[in-house]
Amino acid sequence: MSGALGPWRAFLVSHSLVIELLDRDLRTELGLPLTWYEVMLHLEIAPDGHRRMGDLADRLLLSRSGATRLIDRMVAAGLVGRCGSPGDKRARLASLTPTGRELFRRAVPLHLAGVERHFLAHLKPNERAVLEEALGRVVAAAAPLSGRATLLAALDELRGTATRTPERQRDP
Amino acid sequence: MSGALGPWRAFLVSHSLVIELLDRDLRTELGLPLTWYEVMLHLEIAPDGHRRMGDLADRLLLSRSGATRLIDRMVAAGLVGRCGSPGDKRARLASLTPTGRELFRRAVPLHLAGVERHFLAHLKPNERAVLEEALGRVVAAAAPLSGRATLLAALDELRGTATRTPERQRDP
DNA sequence: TCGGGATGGTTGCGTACGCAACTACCCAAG
DNA sequence: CTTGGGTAGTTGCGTACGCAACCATCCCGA
Repeated sequence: MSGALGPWRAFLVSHSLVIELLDRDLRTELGLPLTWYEVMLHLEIAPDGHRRMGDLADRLLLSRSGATRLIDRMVAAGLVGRCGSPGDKRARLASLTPTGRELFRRAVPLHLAGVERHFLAHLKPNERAVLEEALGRVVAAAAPLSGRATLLAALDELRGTATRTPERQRDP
Repeated sequence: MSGALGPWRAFLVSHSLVIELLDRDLRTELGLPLTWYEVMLHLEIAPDGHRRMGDLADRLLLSRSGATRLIDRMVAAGLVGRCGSPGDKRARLASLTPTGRELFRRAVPLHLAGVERHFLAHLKPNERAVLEEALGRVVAAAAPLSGRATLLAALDELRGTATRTPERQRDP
């Protein structure tokens, strides 16, 4: 029972504050909730531009019902389309509409600037490395307990991606 | 536009996972949501055992209305009492009931063990220091933009506290 | 002492999420 | 086949939160 909760409290509070700021920025500039940005990111970096609902839920750290209704809203807003999967008739594939892709294209630089300004700018290079590695271990330990199958693989896919809008699309 | 989002993604995912685990532990053991634990913590470490609603909202990183209704639920559960402030008739003071204090006393070791197991255990000593300092800078930069007056002071109060249940109460 | 702006808190309303139950579908064993 | 257990997704229901409007109180300046 070591008593040094300092790192933990800093972790808690910084997360809450930064998320709040990023969401506010994206909303006021583009009317876009941070959650929606995350969805678009995971759809955009998908090899074929679409993902199954459960896959999305895992990557977004959401329940399946949560993912369903989140996508519902984005479909209603015209940003996402949803169609059945050819192979598995149970699965449904979500993908960005042209409108959604265009909005995402505009959102990326804004969001990256926000992450830079509100988070990364305050970390020295070696601190960034420490955070990535140490928190990576935390994730590796927690992920199995969380029953999310594809989570660790999903993180790897995000390693170098999302730093610029990928124009290239794997030939479909 | 530096492109290294690795630390940021690790930060996001680790937070979500660890919070989920801590909440699950506390719920299954004591039927206690993590949010309620946070409330009790901030009430317990208050100099006179009570806090004004707005003060609580700032410390919990909640909106005023959110704090009001959170306390509503805890009052209904018999864990918190709420009474008017002698000095300022607008203010209301929330404080733990004996039941609440007893439940908190049982929750503390559980929660601390959880933080240790799911978070701190994966950080080397020097990494803990880096996290606390670097994320502390993030908080210091974000707090003013967030319109929460007493936040930074509140964090300082938590620096060494909460490592054990404080039996001692400042003479009231 | 008497406005009038600021502050503290609660309430109406809308949004967002999780759990459990349900339907539809897949697949393997017999 | 066909039958049964497992999987993918959605829906009903309850919970939790933020914003804006609101009332009560405080406090400062004329």
